[in-house]
Amino acid sequence: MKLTEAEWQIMNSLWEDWPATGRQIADRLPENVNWAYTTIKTMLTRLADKQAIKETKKGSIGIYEPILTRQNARRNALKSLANQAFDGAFGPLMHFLLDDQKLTPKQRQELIQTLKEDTDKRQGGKK
Amino acid sequence: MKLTEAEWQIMNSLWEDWPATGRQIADRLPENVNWAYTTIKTMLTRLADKQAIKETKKGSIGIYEPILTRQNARRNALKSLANQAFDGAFGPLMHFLLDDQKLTPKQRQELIQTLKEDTDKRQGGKK
DNA sequence: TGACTCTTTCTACATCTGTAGTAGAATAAC
DNA sequence: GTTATTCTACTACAGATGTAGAAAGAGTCA
Repeated sequence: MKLTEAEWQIMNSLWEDWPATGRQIADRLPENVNWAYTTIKTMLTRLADKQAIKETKKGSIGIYEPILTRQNARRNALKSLANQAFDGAFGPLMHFLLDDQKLTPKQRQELIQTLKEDTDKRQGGKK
Repeated sequence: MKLTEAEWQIMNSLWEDWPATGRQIADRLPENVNWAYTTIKTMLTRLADKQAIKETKKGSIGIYEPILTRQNARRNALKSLANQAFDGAFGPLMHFLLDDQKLTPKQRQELIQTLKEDTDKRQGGKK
């Protein structure tokens, strides 16, 4: 399951809180996204077609909820990226993230912090 | 500069060794990619149009070389992914990579190894 | 100098994506 | 009830993408 850029916007909005109506989804989109309401409905229909979300009706109003989880979507996206740009391996991807000179010191610091925590947590107990 | 999936294939092949002719690029594509030679040429033309590569002529034969570096392409791709799927931050992305239960223990081990090395290297000297 | 074999350049075309308008049905507001 | 507002279902359409064929030029081997 592969999402397009526009679809990510919709899904991000839906994941934030659901079930939700088209209107609610629309209202939660970032301000810089100025889509006509019908555009959003089109996206919702397409997402339902590809089984990323489910639509049910309350009266004549559509209520949406995700089928594809955020976690799975993220996993898929990372997998695609790894395949396409990093020979399919996560290691090099990670390596790249860390090595990339264009990260600000702050970002770098943040990352290192995160991974230390994670590493500790995983090896936790072993102290 | 955003590459499509097909364009990544071509670029990956070109980055492997360049300058290269269309034929050489074609020969280096993975076996599972069975494109007609003209398809590859079309991609090359489009990549040249968007300034990802440069074409020069040796006689009537086109010789290609990358303008967009692999590093930059990777950086752009990661940035897009972070924006679209991780609220624009690398930290959560990294976090996700580490936490994701679907990684095999081997992959996880590999990552942790990489991280440790990187962290050590960066904080190196400081012992 | 043909007969082949590549290559290049153009053109084509189905799908997918982004984006939205229209018209009619449903709801809400007087 | 009549009007204004909101939704839904359908249709549309341009540009991006994947994929390649046809025709004509160039190289090459007998």
